[in-house]
Amino acid sequence: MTNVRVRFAPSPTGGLHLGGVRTVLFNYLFAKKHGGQFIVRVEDTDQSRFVQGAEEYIFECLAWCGIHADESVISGGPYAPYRQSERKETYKQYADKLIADAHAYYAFDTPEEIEAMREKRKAEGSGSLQYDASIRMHMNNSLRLLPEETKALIDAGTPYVVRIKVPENESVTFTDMIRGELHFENANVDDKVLLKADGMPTYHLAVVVDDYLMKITHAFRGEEWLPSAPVHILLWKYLFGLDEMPQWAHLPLILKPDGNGKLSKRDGDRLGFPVYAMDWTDPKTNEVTKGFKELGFLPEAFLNMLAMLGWNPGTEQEIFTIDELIEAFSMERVNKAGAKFDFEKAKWFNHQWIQKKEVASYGLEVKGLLAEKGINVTDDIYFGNVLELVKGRCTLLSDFYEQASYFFKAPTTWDVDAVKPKWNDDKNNFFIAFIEKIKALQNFIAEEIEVAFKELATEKNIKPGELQLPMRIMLVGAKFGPAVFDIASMIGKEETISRVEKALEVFK
RNA sequence: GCCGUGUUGGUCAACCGGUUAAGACGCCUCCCUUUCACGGAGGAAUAACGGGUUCGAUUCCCGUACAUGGUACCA
Repeated sequence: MTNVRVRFAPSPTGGLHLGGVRTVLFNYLFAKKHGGQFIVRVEDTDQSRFVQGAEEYIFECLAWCGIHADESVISGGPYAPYRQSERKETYKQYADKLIADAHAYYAFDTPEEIEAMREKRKAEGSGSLQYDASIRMHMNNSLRLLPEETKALIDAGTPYVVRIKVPENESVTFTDMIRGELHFENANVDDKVLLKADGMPTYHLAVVVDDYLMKITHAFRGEEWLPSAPVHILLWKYLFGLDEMPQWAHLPLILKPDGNGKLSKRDGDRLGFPVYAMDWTDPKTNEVTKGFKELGFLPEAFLNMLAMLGWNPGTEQEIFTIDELIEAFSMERVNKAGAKFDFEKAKWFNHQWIQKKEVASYGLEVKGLLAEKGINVTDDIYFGNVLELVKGRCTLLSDFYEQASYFFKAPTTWDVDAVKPKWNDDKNNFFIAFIEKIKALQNFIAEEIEVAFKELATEKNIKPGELQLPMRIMLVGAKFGPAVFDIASMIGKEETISRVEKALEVFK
C-alpha cells in the first residue's frame, strides 16, 4: 500500500471516449484511495497518427471531470518528459541492452517479405501466422545472419526494426488483479517489434520502460491489452526484474448497446448519443463529434455512470460523489465481462445529479445555455428560484431551456387546441374577474393565488380543475411545467395579469 | 484459421455449494397530479447448452456453443 503510483497514458489520435475516461477514472480512484500519485503520460509514438490539439483536448476533458494529476507529474519533476516522442533516446538505450543480452535482435525483413512468409505459412496450412521461434531462423535478421553481415547491413543504412526474442518452450505466468492468475505459452506469443524503423519505440517497449522509470506500481488498462501482456512481462524480466514489475489489472471493455463489439465513435453518431467526454473537432475534416458535456451532462453524473459500468460496490448504493467512489473503490470488485453501454441509464444518473447538486453549482452553465437562445438572466436570486422549481423535470442541463424559458419570456404561441374546444364565455368572464381579484392580493404567493382562484371558481360555479389548464396555457403556452400557482407567483402579479389578458385575446 | 478473455432478466448487476436468485435502468398497471414530470405502490422478465465432482450446483471442473479482444514497424 506504500507509494502507489498509477498512470493514464492516452494516445493523442483525437477524441477521448468512454472507455478512455473510465480507465483514467479507475486509475485515479485507486491512486487517491491509497494516497498515491496519479501520472498522465502521453503515448505519441506513432507520429503519423498524431492529431493536432488532441493532447490539449484530453487535458480539458480531464479538467472538466475534475481529475487532476499533480502538476509536477504532467509537466515537470524528476520523471519528465512525459511525452514519448521526447523520450526516444531512452528507449533506444534499452533496446540496445536487450540486443546485447541476446533478448532481442535486428530484423531487416521488408513488409513484403513478412507478408510473403505469412502467405506461405497459410498455404502450408499452418495455424500460426506469427513471426516467432518457429520461423525466425528463416527470416532476414541478426539471429540468422553472421555478425559481420548484420553490421554491414546496418552500416549500409538498411532499415531495420528490433524484435524481442521470445524464448521457446517456456511460458509466462502473472497475476491480474481482476482476473487472477493468467498463463500464456510462449509458443503463442510472437517476436513483437520493439523499436520501429524510424527509431521510435512501439507501445510494448515504451510502457515497460516508462513504467519502470516513472516507478509505476499499478498498471491498469483495457482488456484489449491482455494478449500482449506476456511480451511486457518478458520485457520486465529481461530489463528490470519481475520484482520491480507493477501489478496489472485489465479492465473489461465497454460494448455497443445494440449489436456486437467495442463501443466506437460511429455508434454514437448512429444511435444518437455521445461517446466522447467533450465535443471534439477533427482538425483535418472539421467534423464535430458530440460530447457528454455539451449535451448537458454534469461531470459528477458522467463519472458516476462510468464508475458503475464494470464496477459496483456490492451494496445497493448507486449515486456516489467522487469522494465516496474513492472510499468505496476496489479493483477486486471490477467485473471481468464487458458491459454494454446504456444511454438511458446514463441520463438517469444525470437526472439524479441535477437533483442532488446545488442549483448554484450549475447555474452559470444553464445561464449560458439560456443566453445562447436569447434569454439574458439579470436577477440571480430569481434565477435560482426558477431552477429550484423546475429542476425535477430536467434530465439534461439543456432541458432547462424548455423548462425555464417562460419564466423570463411571455409565451408567443399557445396550445390553443388544448383550450379552444372547451372555451366559453363563462370561462372568459372568470378570468376577467380573476384579474381584478388578484389585483387586490397583498401577498402574491402561490397559496393565496390558489385560494383566490378557487373561491372565484366556486362563486362562478365552475370546477377549478377546468380552469387550471387554460390558466397554464396562458402562463406557459403549453401543457407542462410546475403547479400553475407556483408559476404565477414566480413571474409576479404584473406579468401574470399581462399574460392572462394577452391570452384572453388569443382565445376569443 | 490460431491464441486469449468472458457468458445471471432487454440493459447494468448482487448472491463467491443449500436463497422465494437482491437492487437499478427500461417496460407495464395503479396512486398522486384535471399539465408535463418527480414521487409512491405493484407487475412482467434472468442463471447459454451438455457432461462431470458433490448429499446438494447459478456457484467448482471439463467440453460445446455464443460473444468479445488480439493476431500490425496502431495504441
